[in-house]
Amino acid sequence: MPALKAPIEKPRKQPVQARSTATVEAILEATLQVLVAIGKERLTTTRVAHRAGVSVGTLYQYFPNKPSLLQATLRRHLTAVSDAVEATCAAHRGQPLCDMIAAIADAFFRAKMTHPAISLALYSVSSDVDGLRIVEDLRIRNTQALSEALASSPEKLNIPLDLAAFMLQAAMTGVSRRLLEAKVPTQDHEALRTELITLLCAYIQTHTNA
Amino acid sequence: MPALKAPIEKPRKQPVQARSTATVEAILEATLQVLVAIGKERLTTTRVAHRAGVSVGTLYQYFPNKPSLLQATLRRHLTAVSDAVEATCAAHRGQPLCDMIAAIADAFFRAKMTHPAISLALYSVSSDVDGLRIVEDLRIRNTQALSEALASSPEKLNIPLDLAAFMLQAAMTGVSRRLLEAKVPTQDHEALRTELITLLCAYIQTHTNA
DNA sequence: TGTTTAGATGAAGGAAGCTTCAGTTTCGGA
DNA sequence: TCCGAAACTGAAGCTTCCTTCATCTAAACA
Repeated sequence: MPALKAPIEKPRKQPVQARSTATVEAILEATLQVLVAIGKERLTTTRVAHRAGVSVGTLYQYFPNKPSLLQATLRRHLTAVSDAVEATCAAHRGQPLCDMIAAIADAFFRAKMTHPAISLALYSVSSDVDGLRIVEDLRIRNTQALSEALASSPEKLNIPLDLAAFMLQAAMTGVSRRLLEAKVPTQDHEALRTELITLLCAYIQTHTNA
Repeated sequence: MPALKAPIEKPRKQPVQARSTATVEAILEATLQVLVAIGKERLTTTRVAHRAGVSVGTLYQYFPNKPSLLQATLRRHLTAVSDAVEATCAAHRGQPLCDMIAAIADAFFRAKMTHPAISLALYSVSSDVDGLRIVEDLRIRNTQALSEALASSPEKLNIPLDLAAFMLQAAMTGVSRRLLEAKVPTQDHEALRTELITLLCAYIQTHTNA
């Protein structure tokens, strides 16, 4: 990985025709595949292009450099996770806290665990200085949505909502990440998902005024 | 970062004289400093050597390649954190669960948060394929110690101890990592540390047979 | 059908930085 | 004091791979 002084996302050609839209899509998909297959360290732009069935030159028409390619791939994946969580937050407004949290944790867990290898491979990308920015942006939006969901519940919390949201999200990501990094077999995921919900609900209930 | 096919830790010269022991120490320290200052992407072996006040050649007498250097640095730091946690586990055997957990969380938190920049910088190293091995090794040992501590308490849990230990550790690392990555100001750490303990105790108490 | 624009190609330039090794200096013991 | 071993040096070789650009092909449109 080269260093990055200049802004990462220099403007490049935007896909106009259907053909090029498909190309961009193929490149992003190929990036993910190569990442999962051989890891960030051995991922080269040539390899990605080859896998996508295009030439390197084509790749560089849509992505100004290698980091921007990885960034875009990361953003695409995280946005999907984020959207799933936000949708669930919106769908469960006004419900009892525990039900709401269970649903949200469930959505998050599902989004992360459906393709463990992908989530795992992307961790190495998100640790980059530039990757962190994306991660943080989305997490902030997510915490926000979670906060609002908590506010909509009839039960009231005796701590700031954003603090509660922060803790809940930190716990969720902590558990899922540990699960992935420890390569816990899929059959055990269900038990851990349940435990996660227990954990979150236990926490939130200690902050509920009876 | 170059790819790594061969085993990472090829044997190299072991320090014999006091002089070289100091050199190795200086190199590891320099690695950490460079890492914090400019990040993994821009860290070069030459730069590290220069910062350590030695030549590159010297560096390569003790570390077979760049990844092994980063690995050693990571291991050194994580071992310290791990040791702190294990010592606390041992010191609080037989105590009530909540006291024990509070002490452990405290030790972990303190170890991680004393030098936020260092912990943060090392995350990028630990995401490497080879870094993950170290992280996992230590976490397993840690979970083990935590498990045993839980077992020593007079209060009994109604779930497997290793499951509880897994969850506790996942939550701890999740919260502290989020704290660091979100660059939460130091003055807010205390409040979050308290919340973390609340979270952990709430969880463990739902699994305590009254 | 001819022209213009979008899209694609891939060999080659070039920069970066890891690693080596032949030579030099320092240390410790006899 | 002297010698062998340990430690240190740093210029340069070498590899890897990112990125460009001159050129070619396909599509849209009049």
